[in-house]
Amino acid sequence: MGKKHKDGKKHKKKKDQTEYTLADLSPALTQAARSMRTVLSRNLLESGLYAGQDGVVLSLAESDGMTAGGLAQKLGVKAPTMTRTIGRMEAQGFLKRKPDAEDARLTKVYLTELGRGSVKAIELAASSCDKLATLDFSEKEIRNLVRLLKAIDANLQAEAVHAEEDEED
Amino acid sequence: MGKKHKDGKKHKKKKDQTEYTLADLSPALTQAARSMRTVLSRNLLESGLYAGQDGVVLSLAESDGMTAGGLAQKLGVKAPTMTRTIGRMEAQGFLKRKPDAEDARLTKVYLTELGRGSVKAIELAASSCDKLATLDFSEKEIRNLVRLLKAIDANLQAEAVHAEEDEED
DNA sequence: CGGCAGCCTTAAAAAATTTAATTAAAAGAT
DNA sequence: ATCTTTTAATTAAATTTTTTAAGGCTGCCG
Repeated sequence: MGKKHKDGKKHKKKKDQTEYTLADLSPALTQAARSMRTVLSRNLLESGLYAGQDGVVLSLAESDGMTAGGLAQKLGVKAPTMTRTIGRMEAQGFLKRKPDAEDARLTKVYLTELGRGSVKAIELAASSCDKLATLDFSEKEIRNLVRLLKAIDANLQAEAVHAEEDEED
Repeated sequence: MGKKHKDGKKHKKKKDQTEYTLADLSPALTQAARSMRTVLSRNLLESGLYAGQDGVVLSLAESDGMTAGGLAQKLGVKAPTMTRTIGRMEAQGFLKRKPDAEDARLTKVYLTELGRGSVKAIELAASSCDKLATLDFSEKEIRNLVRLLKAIDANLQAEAVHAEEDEED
C-alpha cells in the first residue's frame, strides 16, 4: 500500500498579510465570540458561576435593583430565560428578588454579599480571558476594538427591533 | 432615520468619548456576536439554511472535500455535532458525503449544485448583515476589526487546546 | 367596579450540544 | 501474516438550554 505522509498540513499560516474584507466579519466575529465564551466559562467555573450568569452580576454591579425584564432586554435573552437564570442564581445565593414597593408587578433584583463578592472574581476571570485574547494588542487597538463592537451591536439591535415590529400579526 | 447629530448634553458625566477598557471586551464581543447571529439567522432563513450551516457551506466553498473532522475543528464544534449538521444538510441537498478513496475512515464532504448555489445567497445574507453592522465604519476600521477578531480567536484557541490536554485524567 | 394591559413566572415543548459507546479501517507490533 | 492499538465517524443517551404558550397578579382607566 502507499505510504501516507501527513506532514505539512498542520498550519496554513501563510495568510499573514491577508486583505480581510467585510465578508470576513461575521465568521470572524462568531468564531472569536465562541472561543471567548469557551475560555471564559472555564474561568468562571471556579467562582461557581455558569455561562450567562456573569452578565447578570456585572449588570447589577453597575446598577443594582434592575428589573427582571430590564436584565433580559439588556442581555438579549427572552423573559423566561432570564427568570430561570435569576432563579438559579438566587438559589446559589448570588442575588435576591424583591418586589418593587411602588409597582408590585415589577421584580427587582439585588446582589447579595456573595454576589457582590463574586464581582471581583468575574472581573478577574474576564480580565484573564481578555488579556489572553489580546496578548499582542496595543491599548489603542483594544479601545478601538471595543468601540467598534459596541457600534456593531447598536447598529444591529436597531434593525432587530425594527424586525420585531414586523412580527406583529 | 438615524441620528445625525449626537450632542449628548444629558446630565450624564459620560460623554461620547467613553473610555472603554479591556474589561469591556468580553461583554461587548458576546453582545455583538449575539446580535449578529440573530440578524444573520433571519437573513439565512430565506435560503433554507439554519444557524450553523452557513459556516459549513462557506468552508467547503473555500476548500471542497474537507473531512467531517476537519470541518468540526475549523468551526469549533464537537464531532457528533458536525455529524448531525452534515446529515441534515445532506438531506436538504446542500452537500453530499463521499468516503475517501485512500483512507476509508475519512468522510469527505462536497458541495452539491444546490450547495454551491447557496454560497452566493449566504454571502449576500452575511454581506447585508455585515453592512448593516458597519454602516458608519471606514474600510480601514473594518479591516482592522477583522484582523483583531482573528487574532483573538487564534490567541484563545491556543489556550483552549492547551487546556484540553489538561483534561486528560 | 370591571375590563384591559403590562410584567413576571410556570409549564410544556423543542433544539442543540456533550459524553459515552460502537463500528470500521489503517498503522504498528509480534 | 495476524493481532493489537489507534484514528475517524457515527449512533445513542442524557444533560442542558431556549422558545412558545398559558397563567396569575397588579396597576390603570373607563
